[in-house]
Amino acid sequence: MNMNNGVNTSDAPKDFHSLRERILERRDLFPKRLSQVAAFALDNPDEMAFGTAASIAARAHVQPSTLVRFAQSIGYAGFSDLQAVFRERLRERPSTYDERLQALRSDAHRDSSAAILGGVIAAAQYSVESASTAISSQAFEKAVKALAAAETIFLVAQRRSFPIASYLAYTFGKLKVRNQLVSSPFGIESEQMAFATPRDAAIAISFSPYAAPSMEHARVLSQAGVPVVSITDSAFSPLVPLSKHWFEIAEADFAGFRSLSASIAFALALAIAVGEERARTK
Amino acid sequence: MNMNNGVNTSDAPKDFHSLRERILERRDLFPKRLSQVAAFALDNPDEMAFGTAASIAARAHVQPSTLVRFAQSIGYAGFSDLQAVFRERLRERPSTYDERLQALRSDAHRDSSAAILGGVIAAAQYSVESASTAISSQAFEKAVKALAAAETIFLVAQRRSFPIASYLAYTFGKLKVRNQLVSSPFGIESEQMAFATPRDAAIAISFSPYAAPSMEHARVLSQAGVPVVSITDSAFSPLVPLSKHWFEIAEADFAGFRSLSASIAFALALAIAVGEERARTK
DNA sequence: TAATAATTGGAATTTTTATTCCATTTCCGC
DNA sequence: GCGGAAATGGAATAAAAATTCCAATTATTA
Repeated sequence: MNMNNGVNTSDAPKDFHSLRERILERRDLFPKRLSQVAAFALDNPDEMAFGTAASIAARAHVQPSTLVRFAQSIGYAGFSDLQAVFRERLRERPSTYDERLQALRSDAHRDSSAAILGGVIAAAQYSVESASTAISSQAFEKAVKALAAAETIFLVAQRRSFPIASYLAYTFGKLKVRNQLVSSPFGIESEQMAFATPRDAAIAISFSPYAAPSMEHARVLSQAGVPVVSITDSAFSPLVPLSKHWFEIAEADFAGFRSLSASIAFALALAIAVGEERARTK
Repeated sequence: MNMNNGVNTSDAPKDFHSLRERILERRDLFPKRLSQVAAFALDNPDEMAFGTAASIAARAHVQPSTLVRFAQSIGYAGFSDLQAVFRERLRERPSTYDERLQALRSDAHRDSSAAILGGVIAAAQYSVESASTAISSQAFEKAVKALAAAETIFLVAQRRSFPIASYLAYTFGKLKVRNQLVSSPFGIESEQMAFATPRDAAIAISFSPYAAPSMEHARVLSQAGVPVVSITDSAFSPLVPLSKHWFEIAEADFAGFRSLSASIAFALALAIAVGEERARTK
């Protein structure tokens, strides 16, 4: 590949995303060593940002001059300009959710679908990050012990929370933890719950606006002496007074839509931990 | 302040956190220009990481040599060593998933439930972050347009992917987008799909190991001329050849369990974008 | 207020780092 | 397998950056 292979300096990508796409679309046009650099660059963007030409070259098993050629083949004047893009990427990473949404709004792709994708993903990232700090390990451990001791775990959820319950049902199933999804197309939920005893346990999931049937199911189980572990979005949730253990998961919203990313991660952790606890104590 | 004011090179802080504390506890001992540098450094850590001695000095209104003196007064050999700490900070920020798991394993809470929670959440964070860079905006826009043009959107998913489909069904419902979850306790999936025409569309979701019924449903729809949008985990997924549009979502795993956090965020974005596109074009 | 020590500015120097250039190798069409 | 073009390695060179050093300034103390 010639240094001036239809590429002039003016069209060098200015931001990381377009650089990435540029590299990907030329993936097969690069000669051997340049492909090597391309792969290394996309796999180790941090290294590209911080390393020196020599250190990066060594780690990518090429010569420093190859890095310069690579940069030039994309349209940059030299390696330094290429590296600047990788540095910008780290610099621009806006820390807070608000800043990121702000950035999306001011962007060129105003009301494009891409903006929605970016916004929802930013909200999800923010939610998961919040969850990582908000949940108390002690509370989690206690809830896990309670659930691990149960004979059958009843799963209560409707509407928006239902995907989480179905995911729990699937995961518990794989872990051989007996469970019962309290939900049926036949309206036999009451009959399903009639088998519950205080030696069982329940996981109830509900977010505002709290679905009436979920509340009703949680109340029935709670009154039957079944310990209830709740996943909800506020300390004032009507689930809280019915619960022995409860967790608040605050999902960020985008344009009024709340993601489930943090809740579903939490649910998975809960299921795995219960499975582990069973394996350990049995 | 003397260059060797009770400070020797060996006790220079190795990580950003202790550097920060060191600077704060000496806040009042620094002479004028060095205080200036201290304040600038803590206020602009990114600048400290990326800038050159000259550029940082200019922005902090001091001489480059002052930066070197500042670094030495804290115990570093020179400015470069100080800067290395600021760079490490950025490098470690979204510390890679592997490192984080490593940290969890070596932690005090070995095989406690809290470690599982931390690990799963780390995996979720990593997955969502990957998704934010991996998905092409153009592909997303195209898929949205295709789905927005459909009369009915068929949703195909089984087992682990089912929660995503049920979430899509719920969200599309709220957005008044007609949809049909191809799944039934009565085994009438074929009959459900019999109504599909090329003016409809489908979303198929399947991750390795690809559930046979999902593949079969996707095949039937595809052969009926229904445009299929797939969400899967590899370019080699059997869904890909059946799809008009496809997206690869790489979920990180923890102890062999894959989260759904990124997929569910993507699904939500897709649903909202389709709703928006409809609102715009109708 | 004079003497001394600490601090600072800025140019000179050294070190590090990127880039260029050219000889050698590899690839490709014939 | 031959000839030319493209690609590569690596040393030589240029550029950039950090560091040092010393004179000038500013604080400190008697």
